[in-house]
Amino acid sequence: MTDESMPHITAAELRIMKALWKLGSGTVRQVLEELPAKGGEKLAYTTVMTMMKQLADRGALDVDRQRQPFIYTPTVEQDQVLGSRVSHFLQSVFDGQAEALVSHLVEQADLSPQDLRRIKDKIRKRAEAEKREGGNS
Amino acid sequence: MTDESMPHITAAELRIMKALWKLGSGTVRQVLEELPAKGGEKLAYTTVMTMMKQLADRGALDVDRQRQPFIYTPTVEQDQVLGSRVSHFLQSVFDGQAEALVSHLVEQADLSPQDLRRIKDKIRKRAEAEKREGGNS
DNA sequence: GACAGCCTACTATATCCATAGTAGTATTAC
DNA sequence: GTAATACTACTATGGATATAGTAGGCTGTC
Repeated sequence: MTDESMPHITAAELRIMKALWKLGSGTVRQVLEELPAKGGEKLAYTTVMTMMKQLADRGALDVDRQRQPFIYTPTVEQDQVLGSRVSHFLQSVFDGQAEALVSHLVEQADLSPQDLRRIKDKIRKRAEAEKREGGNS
Repeated sequence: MTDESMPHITAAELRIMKALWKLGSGTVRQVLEELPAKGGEKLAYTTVMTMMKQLADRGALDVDRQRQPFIYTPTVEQDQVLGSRVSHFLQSVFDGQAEALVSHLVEQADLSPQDLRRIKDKIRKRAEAEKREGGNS
């Protein structure tokens, strides 16, 4: 799925999607139970249902109506959706300058020494891959 | 300014702020000229004015009304605002897992070999600083 | 086969966001 | 000092977002 054809997913909807990615698939009630109680306040059953229906309408979820209650399954992968969010954020806040964002995170974010090591590792792997490929991105 | 007292700034408002950070300070017209013409469409003068007034009302801009036209100056620093946006994004999309976001960027984003080197440099500096401080974040 | 409880479809609302128009005031140019 | 221009204050609008209520249908149990 290209970034263009990716259905737009809002912040509240993303919480639903995360629950479903974790569950694999599930009913409205299962998602409701799975949702982290933001600030102690639970959403109403119908609120979750409305959002799941909207996600299904836009193609982000698949609905099995053979079973009652309906069973919803994500049609988009978590990595793709998160990646799309990152792209948009990067564009709107850092004008697409990924280096600026990474630098900020490396300097300011909460990263353990272990995290830092893992990141260095990935940088090394990427640098090597690029060398092999003659610098193509 | 703590993250709590930071006025909320929307996506459209951020474009205004960026123009003003670049200018140092300026009038509505100067900001309008400075704004990148998104998709070829320029905003109306009054649109920019409305947004700047809202930003001023919320304390993100300081207004000098002695001069006509008014002169607006940011009261918050770019780093702080961008940092606050990063925090919120990190929380809402990656559940606060900075390492996941950095890894994604290192693997997927458009980063030149030079960028990668600069990032490695910052990681090294941070690791050293933490060692000196006995691992406190 | 009737009732209770769960579920869905449809509708409602309030808020925020992005954008802009109108009317009236200040300023400038002559 | 009057006409033209620029600027501000106030108001408007349409769409998106987040949340939820109501009414009616399905299901399973006695």
